[in-house]
Amino acid sequence: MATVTIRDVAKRAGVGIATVSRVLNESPLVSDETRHRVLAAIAELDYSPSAVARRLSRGKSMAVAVIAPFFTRRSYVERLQGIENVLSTSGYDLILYNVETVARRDECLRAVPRGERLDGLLILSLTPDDDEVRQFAALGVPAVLIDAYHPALPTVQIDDVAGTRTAVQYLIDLGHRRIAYIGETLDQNPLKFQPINDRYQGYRAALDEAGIPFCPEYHRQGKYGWREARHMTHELLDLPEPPTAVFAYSDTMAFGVLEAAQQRGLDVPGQLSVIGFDDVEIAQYFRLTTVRQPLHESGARGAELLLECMDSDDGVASPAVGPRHIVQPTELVIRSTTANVATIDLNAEVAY
Amino acid sequence: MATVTIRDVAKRAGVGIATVSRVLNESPLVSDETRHRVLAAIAELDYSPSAVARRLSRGKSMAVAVIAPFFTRRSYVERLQGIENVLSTSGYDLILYNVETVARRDECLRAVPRGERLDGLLILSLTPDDDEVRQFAALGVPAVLIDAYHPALPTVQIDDVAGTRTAVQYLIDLGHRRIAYIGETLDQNPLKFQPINDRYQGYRAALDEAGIPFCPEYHRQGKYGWREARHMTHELLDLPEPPTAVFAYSDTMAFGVLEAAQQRGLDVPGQLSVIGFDDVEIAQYFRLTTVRQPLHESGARGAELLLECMDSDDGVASPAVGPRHIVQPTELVIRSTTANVATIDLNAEVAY
DNA sequence: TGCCCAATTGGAACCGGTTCCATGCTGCCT
DNA sequence: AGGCAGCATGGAACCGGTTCCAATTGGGCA
Repeated sequence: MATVTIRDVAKRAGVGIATVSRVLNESPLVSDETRHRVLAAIAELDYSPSAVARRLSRGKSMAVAVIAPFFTRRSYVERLQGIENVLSTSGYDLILYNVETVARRDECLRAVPRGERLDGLLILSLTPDDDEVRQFAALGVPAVLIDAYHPALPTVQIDDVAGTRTAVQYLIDLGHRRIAYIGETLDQNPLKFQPINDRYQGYRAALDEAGIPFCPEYHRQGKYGWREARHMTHELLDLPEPPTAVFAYSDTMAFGVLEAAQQRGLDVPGQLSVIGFDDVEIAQYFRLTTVRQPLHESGARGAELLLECMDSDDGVASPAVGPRHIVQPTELVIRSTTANVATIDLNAEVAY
Repeated sequence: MATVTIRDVAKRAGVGIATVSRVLNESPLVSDETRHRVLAAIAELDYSPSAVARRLSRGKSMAVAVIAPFFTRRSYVERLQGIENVLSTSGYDLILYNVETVARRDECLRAVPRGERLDGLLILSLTPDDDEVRQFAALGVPAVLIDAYHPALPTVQIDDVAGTRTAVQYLIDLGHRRIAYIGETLDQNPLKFQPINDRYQGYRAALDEAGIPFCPEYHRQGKYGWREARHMTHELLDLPEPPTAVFAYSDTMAFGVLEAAQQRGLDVPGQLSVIGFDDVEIAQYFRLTTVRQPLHESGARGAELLLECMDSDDGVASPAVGPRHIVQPTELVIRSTTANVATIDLNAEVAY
């Protein structure tokens, strides 16, 4: 119970505290004989050094904070896994901060890096403003952004515009002209997720390039979640001229689209094509055509980048080259929820 | 950049460091006038106290470690969310340790509580042995178990045996006699998850009670995951006398059962009844009949219990009453994957 | 044999807070 | 007017490590 300290060990081994410290830190400046005596004393006393004290005197805390919005969403869980995998082999602890509101976002971005309790910051999908970035620098805390961008910070991203454009382009190539977009609310995007804008832009761009006029009715936005997506899909299908294809902002929302189609006895992909985004693990189950982004790897790369920054003590990786901006590739994974537009799609026989 | 310390603030405000500390800790022993001067100095210098130093001198680290196996599985994510919700309002940091191997399990359970970097331990699904529990006590680190049991520690659990028995009982009541069990491997259960044994026992118990002989062929075990479950289901359906109902160890595995059925054009629940376990969020999507356990709440309750333990400085909640063992209720949620056993089930027409 | 250098080692300062204890001061009571 | 209580405050020790620096010792070389 009474905590045994380095001084107890020193006394027991009949050496000075500095020597014990050397043994603990595997300094070569200790004779074998002394080392063994110290190790014996450590074993006998069942001593383990206080990480806190070590942190204070070393000025390093051996911990990394991960700030993630809605970490329960599948895409974040997979990224988190990538981060954890890298961190767990590096000796750094992973401190998790979940963000679901703007207030909490501000609190995390401002308060968390203070107090020198962490050596690095990994931020998912949230974009710090210039003030906050300045503060990171002032505090000497290296930060890496995943799925977000800031010119002064290393980032790991994908090209959401291009990924979406490719997907919608594919639908167009299949002959679709009435293509809907179901996404998270664009207008009120309190946490300012960049993909919300970018994917919508990619959709518009693909339409433009093909000379297909944008139809506001086909653009639906609502809360994240399959239930909401299902609801929006029903609205879409109630239109006098319903779409023949739907691009969904995320796989999760695509599942809602699939369910709505099923509820109406619409054949997918015969009567409705559906594309998602992310390629989360269960997308394969649904045979969902989707835009794959390397979720797990984005987390891993981000964590690696951060480790680099923390090693180079200037706090910025790749000296004098400025922060690295990594753009990972996306890939259209074609499964079974997309097909050529039906030539005759009016005699939709209701199965149930 | 140069870190500003409490001494800088003291100098700036023209007071002693003790006074600054008092202001920081909202001690009433400071005059209003002095307090304001100090606060002004803090603001001017943009000072923020070092959490590490505070931890060292106070002996509290304001952090809780959460040790979770396979934290990416949906059931753990939901529990984690419950934990996070409670912890984030309490001022404690959440340090996440993911466990996927026995080696890592041992490392986490032994090394993590050392080093006084945390005030409490929340362990999911892993059962520490007596030595480890003794060490927690010796180190003065309160620990709470979620989805696991140890007599000396507070625990939050469900009754897996009863939950499963109720589910299988329900299948029996529907007239099923050929009831299969698809689960995680019983024999090699390296992390010793208790539900793996308990749910199987519940299955056997329900069979016994109804006087239905256990058929080893109907008991399939394999790795966790819907792909593996799908495979096992196909084996089951290839039997000369295939089961008419399947109890799956988890919802995720139940999804694999559903897929196998779909691949064969078997109508669920017309020709095959399926029950899962957990009631993860997406189970509703599949209209899966399942045994609901309060995942989110189990995390929240566990975290609350831990906070109680940490407050009462003897490290054990509810003084002199011994550790609390909370058993949360399970509930059979009947949706659309279960039905009366088909009276004629041989002319299964293959749809595709 | 004497000297210098390298290898070991111990002491003490330091990291940045908290807190015990002593001190100065004011004000009230007798 | 003297004394004491009590508030407000500053100094210094302390938490448990790391690390600089000085000291001791032994061996090699001139």
